[in-house]
Amino acid sequence: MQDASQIRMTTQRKTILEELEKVTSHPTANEVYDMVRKRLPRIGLGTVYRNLELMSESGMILKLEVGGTQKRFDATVHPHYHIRCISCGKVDDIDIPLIDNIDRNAADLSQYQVLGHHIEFSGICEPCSKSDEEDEEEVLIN
Amino acid sequence: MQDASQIRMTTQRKTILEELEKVTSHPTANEVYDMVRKRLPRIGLGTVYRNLELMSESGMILKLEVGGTQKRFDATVHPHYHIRCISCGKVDDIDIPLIDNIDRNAADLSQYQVLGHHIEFSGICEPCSKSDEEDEEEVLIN
DNA sequence: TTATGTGCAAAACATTTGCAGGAGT
DNA sequence: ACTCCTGCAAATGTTTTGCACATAA
Repeated sequence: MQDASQIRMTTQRKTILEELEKVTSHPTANEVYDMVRKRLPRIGLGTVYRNLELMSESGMILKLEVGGTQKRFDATVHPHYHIRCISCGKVDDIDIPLIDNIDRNAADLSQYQVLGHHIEFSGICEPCSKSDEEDEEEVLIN
Repeated sequence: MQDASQIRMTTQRKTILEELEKVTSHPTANEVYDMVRKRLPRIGLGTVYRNLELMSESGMILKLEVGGTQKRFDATVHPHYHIRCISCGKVDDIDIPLIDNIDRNAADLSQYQVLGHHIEFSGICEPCSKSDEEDEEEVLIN
């Protein structure tokens, strides 16, 4: 892991971190880019990617390797689980207690040095389940 | 979900499924392509992608949305958990018992209609932990 | 002052898609 | 026959990278 104390606090990095702390929505790199660009219109997408990567390596933020096509980022660094809507791709926190004995369990059953685990629930979020009902109506109408 | 009985059994699909059943390594689409190409040299990568997608929608195979940049595929369709090597990206099965009460737990704590969950352990596989030691030696030598 | 970081653009990857011809049922 | 499927190639979407210039410490 990167040593956070060696990372220069540039305007770009500070802004990315501040914007990420403002939201609970686990934005993608491109969404972070859009948020940050309102304050720093000349920032490059490459800079956003480089910094999200660097900050996640140093433990300042969390990189979520959830399902879907894009990585997502989270300023909440303490371990917690997530739920993803299979319809719209949105990711929310799920605050159930951590299962703390399971890593040892996995270590006993594998040849791996186990470092941790992540649970991803999948489901349908409320807005999507409503628009699904509308879709069904549309089907009936047509 | 697609109805499996309506899917035509083409040579390409049969071969993809057979090759996937031969291995336990959770190959990526490109790895499946390489495996199948030995038997069907003219198959296209697009066909492999289309069929892996179709077969996972119909429940014939499992699409693993694990960490890393690529999706992985598994002919073992019963629910089970996985462990991924953060060094080489390899994915193995972990045969710990399923946690069957946790979905209700998540449903109570969220606005989602919960459909299921997946646990992904992360760790370092045995071959990688050995080559890491070699790397450390190299650092000392240089 | 100097190692690091940035903006920009191009490259690299992973995946999807349009289309004309081919094959399963 | 009549769909559905395939190979091919081009397009799309995401992430990484090379380089000349800028800037935090």
